[in-house]
Amino acid sequence: MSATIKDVANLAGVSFKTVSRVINREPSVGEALQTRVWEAIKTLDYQPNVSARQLRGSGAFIAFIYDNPNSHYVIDMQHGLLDTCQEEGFELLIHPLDATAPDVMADMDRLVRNGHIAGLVLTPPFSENEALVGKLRERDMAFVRIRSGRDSPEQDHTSVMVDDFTAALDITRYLVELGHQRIAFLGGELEHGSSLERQAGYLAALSDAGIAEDVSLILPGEYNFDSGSQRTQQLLRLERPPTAVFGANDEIAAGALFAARINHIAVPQALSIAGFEDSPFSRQTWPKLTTVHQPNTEIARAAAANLIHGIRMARFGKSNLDEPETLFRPAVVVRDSTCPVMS
Amino acid sequence: MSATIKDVANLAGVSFKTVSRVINREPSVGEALQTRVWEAIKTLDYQPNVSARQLRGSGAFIAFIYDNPNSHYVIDMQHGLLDTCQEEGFELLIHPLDATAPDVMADMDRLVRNGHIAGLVLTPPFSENEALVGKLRERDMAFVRIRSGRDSPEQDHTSVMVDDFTAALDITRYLVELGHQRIAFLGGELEHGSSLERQAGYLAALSDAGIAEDVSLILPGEYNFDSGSQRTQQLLRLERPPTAVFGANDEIAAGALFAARINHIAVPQALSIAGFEDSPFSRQTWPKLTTVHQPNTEIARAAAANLIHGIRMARFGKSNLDEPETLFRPAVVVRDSTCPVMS
DNA sequence: CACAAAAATGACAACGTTGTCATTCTGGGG
DNA sequence: CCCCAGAATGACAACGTTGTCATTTTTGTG
Repeated sequence: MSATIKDVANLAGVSFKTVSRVINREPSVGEALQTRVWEAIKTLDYQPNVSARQLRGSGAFIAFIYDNPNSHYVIDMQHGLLDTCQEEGFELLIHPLDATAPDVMADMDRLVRNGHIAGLVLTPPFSENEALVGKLRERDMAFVRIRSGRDSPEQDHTSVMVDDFTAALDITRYLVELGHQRIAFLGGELEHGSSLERQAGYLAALSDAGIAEDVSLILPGEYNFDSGSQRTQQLLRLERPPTAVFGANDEIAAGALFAARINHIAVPQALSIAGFEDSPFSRQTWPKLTTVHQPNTEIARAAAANLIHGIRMARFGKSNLDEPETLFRPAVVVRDSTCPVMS
Repeated sequence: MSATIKDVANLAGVSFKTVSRVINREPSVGEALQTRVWEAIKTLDYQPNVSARQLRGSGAFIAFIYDNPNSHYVIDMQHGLLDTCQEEGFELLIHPLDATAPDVMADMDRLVRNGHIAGLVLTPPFSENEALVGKLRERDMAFVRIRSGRDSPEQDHTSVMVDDFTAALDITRYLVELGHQRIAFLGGELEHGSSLERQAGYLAALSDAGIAEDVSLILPGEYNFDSGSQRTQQLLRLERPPTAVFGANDEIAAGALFAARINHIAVPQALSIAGFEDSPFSRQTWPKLTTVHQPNTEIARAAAANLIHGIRMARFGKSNLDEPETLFRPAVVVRDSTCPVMS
């Protein structure tokens, strides 16, 4: 069996409470003792029992809350969170939740009350639900939100922002530089901040280039393959169809690719298609998708670091973590689904 | 603060130990009491404290061990496990591990010794690592293996089998029925039992149909897109190329599709392509992939049920779970990437 | 109907840690 | 040299649950 705090205490010749103090870096332990205790800890390869600390103490679990059908997104996030949690001595609990269920709040409440959970990692749409965030604040629950935004409020570690606006601007600008004037935008669900930001970036790039906005080319919809495919078919029936399509995520873009294919439209020669996110499958389509790389694993790592930082600040007034990153800007990745306009 | 087991006991008018028994589905509680207790639990919205259970008990955590780059597979498994764990009152811990690391065993050891873990869910390649399984048996660690196999040893709840052999046989037979005689097989890693089984099924179907095995059409490789693509290019350079390709998973098949495309080979007219697994992206290729549907979420649910069944049998000598399913046979899903041979 | 065996229920300790408070040291001022 | 304040250390309860074993109730048998 694994060594306990008492084994360490015996070996160091002190009371187990003193060991507890050393582990928790409480200020009132003499230096000589500290050294003895750390040595004993090392000798026995002692690791504090998470559950026991949890029980009496204030929590060592972090819950990952999501409602997202995109496996790649979830897995990448999860792996990033797992990385940081493991380094910092927290355990990760996975909590997929139905964002549309009437009792989301109750569900969340139960989570918070129940398990001595130290903090929550919220992804969209939860991270954009202000009512929910308000409730969490009221309950003094630590959390971090991963969401869309252009900059991060100073000293606020409760949000990790992804600059969808600038990324969308960048990729749209890239299409403009290829000579495209009629560029369609296929958005995601309107409730998603990310879709709004991406659309805003798209519009900003057009406006920068002096291209007038054409409402027939801006179609709202859903973040999935079928929605992308249907809307692209609709675009292709237009009197003056677009020469480029920017899908607000890779699935939409893959749908666009599919629609072009069944309509015998050559991609990219007759229609350039760009995506957003750089999912693995953007490299497995034909042609391979030009897209914007969103570093989900790193974003998640940073989110966990921010959360843990916040938890430590609240508990001890200080944190041993460096100020973690809070703003990410996805970068354009050019592949084969885009080319200069031919006309 | 959240209700505790004692609050529930008071409300139901029983000892708190009885409530504990009810929560843990121990077999020896009278029906009347069970009902009373469940009602009280519901009334108070009681949630057991995970840490406390963990501390004293023999573990309420189940660890999901995997090393698999396929997000869809992992997520589907995870959701299935989560379902059953939640129903049965266990928490799921996610443990991606590097199967090729030299210290896998040590890693596993730490998990088992340290964390009061009740059981392990092993997916390939861990589930096929007999040395590891032996070690776990030695340590009396409960586990369930999800793996490839044609039937399940009777009364053994430590394996959930997926009948890759018969599924591969079915889909190969389907290709044969379409008139294909030259059918290539693109396998996965040789260490994976699933690849061997799928190849065996493929060979059995050929043999049933009286088609001679052609070694130039059977190419070992990896379970990924690039490997599928490269091998297909190789096949297309053959003097007598195949009229159909069976990829041992959907990624390989997607790679085959890609290779056909860049070589201007029409799919399915000039080349039929079949996959295996029915990942979401098999519906997002063009043409959509004919494949074999592997019900990963259900398999995972069954695996968790079997594991928990085993844990309860070991703890209490019986289990309230019905004998869970232990054998799954994936079924052919015909889509657009296959058609009768034209020649 | 008596009695044993089995099933159901309960009382209480124990898990490994942190919080609280008590006790023991140390050093400086009188 | 004594006393006291403050720092360092320790003893012990408490957290919410499950394991163990004792006790009560039910069931089955002759």
